[in-house]
Amino acid sequence: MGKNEKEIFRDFIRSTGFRETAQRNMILDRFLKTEGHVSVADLHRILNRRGRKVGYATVHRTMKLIAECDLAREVMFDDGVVRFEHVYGHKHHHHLFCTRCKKVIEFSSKTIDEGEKAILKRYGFKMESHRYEIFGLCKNCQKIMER
Amino acid sequence: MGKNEKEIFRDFIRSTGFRETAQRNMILDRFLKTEGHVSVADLHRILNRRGRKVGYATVHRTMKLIAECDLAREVMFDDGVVRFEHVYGHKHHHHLFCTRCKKVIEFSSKTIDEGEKAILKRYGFKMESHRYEIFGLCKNCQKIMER
DNA sequence: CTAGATGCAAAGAGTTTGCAGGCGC
DNA sequence: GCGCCTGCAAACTCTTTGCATCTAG
Repeated sequence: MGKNEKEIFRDFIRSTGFRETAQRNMILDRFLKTEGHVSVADLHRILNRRGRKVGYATVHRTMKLIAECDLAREVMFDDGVVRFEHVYGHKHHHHLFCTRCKKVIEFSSKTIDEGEKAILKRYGFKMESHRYEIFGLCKNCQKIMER
Repeated sequence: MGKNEKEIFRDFIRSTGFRETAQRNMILDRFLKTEGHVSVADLHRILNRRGRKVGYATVHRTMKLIAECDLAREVMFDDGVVRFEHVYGHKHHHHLFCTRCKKVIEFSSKTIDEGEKAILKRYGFKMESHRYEIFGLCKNCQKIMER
């Protein structure tokens, strides 16, 4: 599984005349090992904490490449920070975002997809991408707040 | 209609011990006259173009106040710029965002609302707010791209 | 060898804040 | 007159770029 994603990246790199480097591999490796949504700063911190010396700019540029070959997607929540989420092997989904514990729950819904299709038709709109984010309290945090 | 919003703002200002000033009134006035989604920079530009000399910081701080008394809501699209949209007297809605001409179309859908309700129930999630944004090409821009 | 990659530092772009001088109340 | 408000400029935060140096191929 992890192997496939690395192959995709390697093929992408080669096909475009770019080069395979230790940094790029390290960054991809680490991204693949993360869960959820990471920012450039997150990844940069994680890598350097582990003794991998990689520049912030390199992480930034590499994540752009990883997004370009569809292994990651850029998402932006309300804080204005770009984060990357996994795409490969992940069904398309939307997000429930707990405002208290910051947990992100992914969801998808057939009903919503149908409603979306109807909207696109109504406005003659051609979708390129979309995002649906629900902010609020997760089950656990509701309990905590009730106390 | 416009009068009510001004009253709400005035009451809010007074109730908090803040002060009513020419700038604050000008900024609220202009915001109420705009359509769609405006950033602080937009409003600042519009006001100064009309000979109203208001500082950027004042626009910023006043819009925060206007949002605080629920006359506006902050929204952030993928470009990372905070924009304010009208809340008062507006039905809740979501957005179609044309990536070419930057037009924003508001929509709402009963089907989507139902799907959402089901999701909230499934995860036991208590919603505080939500946003649904679809990015792509509007009808008009599709035609232009086809040429 | 040589074009592309890296890492630093600096530039951008937007948002937010500190503070001296102004002004509601 | 007191204390909040304003406007400027500067500080911040995060993203993006220029460039000298390094390196994969």
